[in-house]
Amino acid sequence: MSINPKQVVISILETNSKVLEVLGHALKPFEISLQQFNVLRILRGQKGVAANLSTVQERMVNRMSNTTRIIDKLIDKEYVERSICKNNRRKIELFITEEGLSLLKKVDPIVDQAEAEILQSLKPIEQEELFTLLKKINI
Amino acid sequence: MSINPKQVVISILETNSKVLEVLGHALKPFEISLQQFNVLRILRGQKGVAANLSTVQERMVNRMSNTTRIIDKLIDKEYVERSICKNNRRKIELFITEEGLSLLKKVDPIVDQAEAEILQSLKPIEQEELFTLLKKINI
DNA sequence: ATAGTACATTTGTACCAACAATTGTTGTAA
DNA sequence: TTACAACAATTGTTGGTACAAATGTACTAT
Repeated sequence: MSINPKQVVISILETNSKVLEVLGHALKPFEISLQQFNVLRILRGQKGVAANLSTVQERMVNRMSNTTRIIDKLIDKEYVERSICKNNRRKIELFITEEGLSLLKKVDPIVDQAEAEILQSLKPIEQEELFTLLKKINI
Repeated sequence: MSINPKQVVISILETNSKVLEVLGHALKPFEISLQQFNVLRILRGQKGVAANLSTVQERMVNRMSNTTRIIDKLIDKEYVERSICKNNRRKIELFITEEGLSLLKKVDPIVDQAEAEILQSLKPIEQEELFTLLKKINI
């Protein structure tokens, strides 16, 4: 019997649900959300170069309008520092702190393991196939 | 070059993002959220039989604790009716109204089209492959 | 220099998600 | 009968998502 688009779309939503659940569970002990974790990783990727809000937003999986508030949370926790750009006062400069880096060092292997766990039922070749198919959807 | 789990997981999140965007956009003109739409479809699936909260929750893609509040919204819009079960006063009985049914009749084809649009870059055989792979992840 | 426009971020509002605590109901056991 | 556990739904709280409006800054043309 053939598959209709509705079933495929629902299975995408279900898979996403599972991903969020497993990753959320992995991050829970560190009291950090997936979005906050992603922002931290983006800032680490800057390797010391300041990032501004737009840069961070562009690289986030989910574009959103309130990256400001996520970063507020990270600043509260002292994982991120924010200052105003000297050359262009409209921009802000974001840096990950030492605390932020050391948090990531602890979290990374746990997240890696969670990601592997999510895909455990797929052979490497199947993971590649899945990746290829999803890329086509995302253009 | 080989794919690592992280890339696959990110592509799942991206795909989900796209699905939510396209479906949300399709539902926008009807001023109804995807979750509200799903609850309506579940109630229609009951074919007149009363549903209680737990039944609805079980069938939702995302389990959650505030189905109550989503249903509140649907009741405000007069798409759903709620009453207390006579046999067991702890339970509530949920029904979709005529307005709810006629809304679904309008929305269904638009959502079908949106779902087809999401998968347009995949051939039918690829859609089946994707479905099979995702099912393995969801066990 | 000034007005107008575009840019970068922040804030306001409304809704959804997750978790815990609470309320009210039913059934059961002392 | 009363106390207690289990159940079903609701409410409170915190955090994330999406959209629109507002704020402050920089640039451009006149």
